[in-house]
Amino acid sequence: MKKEIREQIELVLSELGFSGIDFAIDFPTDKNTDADYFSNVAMVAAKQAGEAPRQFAEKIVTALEGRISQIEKIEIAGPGFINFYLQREFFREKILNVLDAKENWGKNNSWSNKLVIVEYTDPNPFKELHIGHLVPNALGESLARLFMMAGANTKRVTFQGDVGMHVAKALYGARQIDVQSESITSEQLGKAYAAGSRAFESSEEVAAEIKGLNKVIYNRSDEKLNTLYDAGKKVSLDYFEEIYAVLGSDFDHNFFESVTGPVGLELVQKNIGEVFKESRGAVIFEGEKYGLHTRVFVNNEGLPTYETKDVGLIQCKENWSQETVGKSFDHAITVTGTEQLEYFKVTTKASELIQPDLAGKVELVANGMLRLAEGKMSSRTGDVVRALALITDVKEAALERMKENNVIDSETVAEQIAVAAIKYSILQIAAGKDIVFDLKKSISFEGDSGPYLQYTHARICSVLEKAKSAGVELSVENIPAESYAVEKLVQQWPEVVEVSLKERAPHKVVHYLTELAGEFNSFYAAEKIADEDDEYAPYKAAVSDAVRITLERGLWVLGIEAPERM
RNA sequence: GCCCCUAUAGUUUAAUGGAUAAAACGAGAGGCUUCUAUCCUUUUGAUGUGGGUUCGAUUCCUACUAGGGGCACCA
Repeated sequence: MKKEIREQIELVLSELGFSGIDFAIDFPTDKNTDADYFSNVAMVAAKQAGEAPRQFAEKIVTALEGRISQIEKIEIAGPGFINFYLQREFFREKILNVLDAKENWGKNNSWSNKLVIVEYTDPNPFKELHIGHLVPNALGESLARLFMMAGANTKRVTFQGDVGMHVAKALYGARQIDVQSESITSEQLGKAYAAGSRAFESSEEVAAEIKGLNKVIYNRSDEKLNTLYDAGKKVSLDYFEEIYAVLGSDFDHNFFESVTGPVGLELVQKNIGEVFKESRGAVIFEGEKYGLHTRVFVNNEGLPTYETKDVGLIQCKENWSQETVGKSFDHAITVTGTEQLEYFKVTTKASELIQPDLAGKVELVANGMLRLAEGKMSSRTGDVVRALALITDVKEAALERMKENNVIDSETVAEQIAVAAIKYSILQIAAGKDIVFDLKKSISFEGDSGPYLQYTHARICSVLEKAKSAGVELSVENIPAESYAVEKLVQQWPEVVEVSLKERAPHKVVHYLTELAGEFNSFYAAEKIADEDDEYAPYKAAVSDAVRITLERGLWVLGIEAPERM
């Protein structure tokens, strides 16, 4: 509908002799109008027209008369907004569309036939997967699903630092606290890393020793160390898989720094002189030429730094796409912390110079840092909140809450509620902004929260069951004269999907769903649905079902399960 | 020192340059013999400071203040 209105306004503008006017058509956020769409076109164009906005709006409205189907009326309001009111029939048809579309409701084809790689979570083996990783995980998973909604062939991948100084520190620490290859656990690795980090800072000698160890790890020149390394890496990866399963992320591929490093190294070495420069025994990229800063790509030990591994990663993604899909990827998104924004500009610039055809398809989506409302976190000191521990805590609270509800398989549902609570608190905030995470609040399910959305969904499932047993059959035949407010929200879903993807803004989905759930709950409080004596009950049930489908789809986009009972 | 990001009710967050800045939590008042009260109704309360651009600024520019991040061999 938005498109139809836009087309007609553009037509009118050109007939009036105007072009290149950048105007908006959107849902009003203003509480004083119940219009379905508004446009600011008259205000934007008023200057060019040399007329007062309201006056110019009159002209547009007159010209639009009868040109857009299913428009009830058009009004001019405030400083010159043009408000569009849709016919009752439009909303009835929408409800029918939703019921027909089911799981396809809200899909579009803006990315169909495109291969999109989304890289996110990126925990490092030998380190703990802590609650900080939940942010890029939630964001990346949601972006991947938005791309799927747009018809993209979407691949989920991670990039894991299986070599590098942190590994050397962890293995040094592992030897110190006497970790055995045969019995190694993920908890031990966390402690080993903390011990190694402390040791690294304790003296120059130890630091030098750990640097030496780093090289040995790269070269795999020590049999005994290799055994410990392989065992540690496997334990880490198995542990990550366990968490991904709980979070609902199913990755297609893990890229490892041990693999992308050599690939990047070759690319960098090939371009020494033109792009990179040798300096003080290292290979650097002088970012100052481009308004950036200098970064080291190969250290004076001849080892690739993260920069080079990242350059190699782009090439590896391309190779992997060719091998598994048989074509070049169309777009690659990396979700990573805002602290890497500056860094990323440098590697992107270097990448543009040595692999221009790939660099242009790479995009960084930054996620904010998760800060605890109380206390600080650091994997360096071993003072972290493990992701799994948080999920378990929230799950306990959910189980407590569900005690009297007689839910079958309450363990599974409680876990779904826990993940919902955590993901919601992350995704409700615009991507890139830091998140203040309050442990106490995360186990409170009142108000705007993941469990609130799930609850609304479960409530609809329940009332629809009641309606069915009361003999109320869903129907859109007999409808009340006025649309329910919730009907108007339901029809916005496809446009919310489009905007959220375009702006890489899953938080818009969160806010939309929260509004939808709130509006439904008001509807629920005011209207009896499972009432066989109410002539509109079949339509109310149909509307409820449309809301249920929309909530289920919306939660899916957020990577949140929608249980039918809770 | 240089560069980047952020600043909105007591708190946590929304708002492509537009209408009386929107929610939730908290605090106050109501609502289950009636479809799941993890709910609903209602009251309360905010754009860091000073300039500028604009018919119109939370949004753009600028200075300041405060916080965070980055700046050569960590990832």
